[in-house]
Amino acid sequence: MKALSIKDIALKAKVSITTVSFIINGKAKEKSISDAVIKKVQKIIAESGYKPNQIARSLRTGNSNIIGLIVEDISNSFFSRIARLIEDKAYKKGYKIIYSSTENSVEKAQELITMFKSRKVDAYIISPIKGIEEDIQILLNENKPVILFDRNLPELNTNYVGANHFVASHQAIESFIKQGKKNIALVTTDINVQQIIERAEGYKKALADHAIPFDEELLLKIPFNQAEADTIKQIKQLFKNKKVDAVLFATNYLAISGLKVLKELHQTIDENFAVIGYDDHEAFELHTPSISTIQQPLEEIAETIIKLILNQLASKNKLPDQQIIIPAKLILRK
Amino acid sequence: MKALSIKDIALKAKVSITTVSFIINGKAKEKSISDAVIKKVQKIIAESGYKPNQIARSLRTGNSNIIGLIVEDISNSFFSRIARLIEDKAYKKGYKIIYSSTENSVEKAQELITMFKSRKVDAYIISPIKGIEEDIQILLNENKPVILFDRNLPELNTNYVGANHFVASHQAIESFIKQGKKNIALVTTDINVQQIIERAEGYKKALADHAIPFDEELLLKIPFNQAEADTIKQIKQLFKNKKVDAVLFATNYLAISGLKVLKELHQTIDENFAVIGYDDHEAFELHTPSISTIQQPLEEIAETIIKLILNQLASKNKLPDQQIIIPAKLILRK
DNA sequence: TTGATTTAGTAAAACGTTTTAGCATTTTCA
DNA sequence: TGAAAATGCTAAAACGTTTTACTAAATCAA
Repeated sequence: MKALSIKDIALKAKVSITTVSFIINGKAKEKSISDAVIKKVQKIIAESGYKPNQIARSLRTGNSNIIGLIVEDISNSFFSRIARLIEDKAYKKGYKIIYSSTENSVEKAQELITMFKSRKVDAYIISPIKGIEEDIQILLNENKPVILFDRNLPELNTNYVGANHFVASHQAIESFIKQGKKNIALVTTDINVQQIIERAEGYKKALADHAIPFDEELLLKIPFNQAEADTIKQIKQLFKNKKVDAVLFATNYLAISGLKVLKELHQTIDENFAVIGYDDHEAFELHTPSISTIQQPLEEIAETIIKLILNQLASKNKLPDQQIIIPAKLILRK
Repeated sequence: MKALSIKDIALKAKVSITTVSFIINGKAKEKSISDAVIKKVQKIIAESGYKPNQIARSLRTGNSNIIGLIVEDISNSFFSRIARLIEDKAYKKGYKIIYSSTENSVEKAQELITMFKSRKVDAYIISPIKGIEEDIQILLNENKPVILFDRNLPELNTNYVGANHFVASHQAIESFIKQGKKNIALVTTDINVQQIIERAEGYKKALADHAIPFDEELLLKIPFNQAEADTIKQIKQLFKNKKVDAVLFATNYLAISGLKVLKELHQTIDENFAVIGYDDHEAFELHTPSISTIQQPLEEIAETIIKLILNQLASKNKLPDQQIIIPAKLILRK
């Protein structure tokens, strides 16, 4: 039961392979194939259920109608939600998405790029990680469209779509200050990516703007790939050792861990203790009380990414790079 | 700057393409290529950074080292967590995963199967949906390994890995009954898949076992693809119209919506009102009070799926189908 | 009427691999 | 010693498409 090939169709229709190919690819008119032949071949294709072998097609044309999406971790709801939106939108334009997680390992990221390259994906959407600049540069040299998102690699000349993390974090801290908070902590991760750095910068700047001295010990950097139990231990230390009356968590999974700690310590979140999370999560709204959060406009980000990609793919020559910064929204809940 | 091909390597090494191919594929010894030549070619490959074109390879061999994973919705944490686990495990064995969401549309599911087929994926992992039995049967006829998970299609003779939903749901309801609950509701979805049906069966059986009459109105079926606002409205109706003292939610997203309703109604969850969710979610543990839940052993499910697939791929002849039912765990929290 | 153009289609090369069949040499061992 | 087996390697076909360059007939313009 081998799959049908274009040859079988040609044979059945008593025309050449070339003719069938032209018809399949909508070039029949242009190549002046008669209506009668077009009809006949189309009928045979429909009846037989023939589907072109995409592998052969890719080998010949060098492209695949597939867009590669590289994220940090598909099980993180921020990424899985964005992936879903991107998938939907790409799908409507006839593109498929392949995704994979880097787990913040340079090595895995490089392997993924290699794999995508050898699969001839047409374009790359990458939430990048420090250390793969060179690999991305190679893609750019080969004229493949590349869109970075969530995190930028400023030394690279390419497209970027992301939220304004500096402003968002600044705004969050200012809202704490307006509530009269003095001992404001930031719990963040130690990964060295722009988006995370910006969040810390926004924190520091807001403190400085309001003449609050920056206390090293209130900025907790959690190692990225460590077990949650250890993270919880570290956060617990922070809350026990220091007087804290407000805390901004720089990622949603850190906020989840942090909320578990607060629950364990019976530290209620009220006028005396404020919390803001980053990247919304179902748990935040549901929490008692609801947790305020910095929300990235996922829909808009996905939309923008796809638009950039499609523009690139449609145009023969390289379009100018774009750096699109979308404001994030502080959602205050109580 | 075209990519290197095996031809370039052969030229540089002054040997034939065949020889290079044998070396790349570890068949050098078997084909009695001398050590000197092997070394030389390997050196050139390493230095040049040559990577075989997977597309060409797939075209020739008919397989791809890619496993297709079809889920209902990658943004649902149950699926994204399982996808991540499967991806990890497959990756370690040299397989890549392509995933895509069906959104519970038969049409989209069929398209995905067609796409995967024309990409020559080596095996399929599918969380299926009623209406694609025929399409899957075709894959089986073509001797492609297929593992269904989460939901079974009993009319199909193939492998299945899933949790014991009937027992789990039965157990959950019994725990309500032991707490003295009498008015036990089930909030489920209207999709017609075995896993969901079993959850309802377990509910009914547990009631019957304890001589509690089944009240049609306490079983709420939410249309699958509807907006969350409507779901919330429906659940609110249930709680307002009927006296309810315990509720089992048949999926995690329904539980999330349900908890939002309870919060809105100021219905606290305490001795007088019990809740159990399905498929754990970060929000459940964090909720005040913590929400009990039926937990599927994700790690074990992923492990089992991959093991089945790899066994199939390793063996030349078709292995007997296996139906593996893994117990789900009721996690009682308070 | 004739040369140019258009119409309707096809043969064959190319994409980059894997694999079969085979060709010299050299080695083995009865 | 000589036939068989092993060693070391390669030419060419095949996978299923797309696309370039071509042919032959029909139509058109002058």
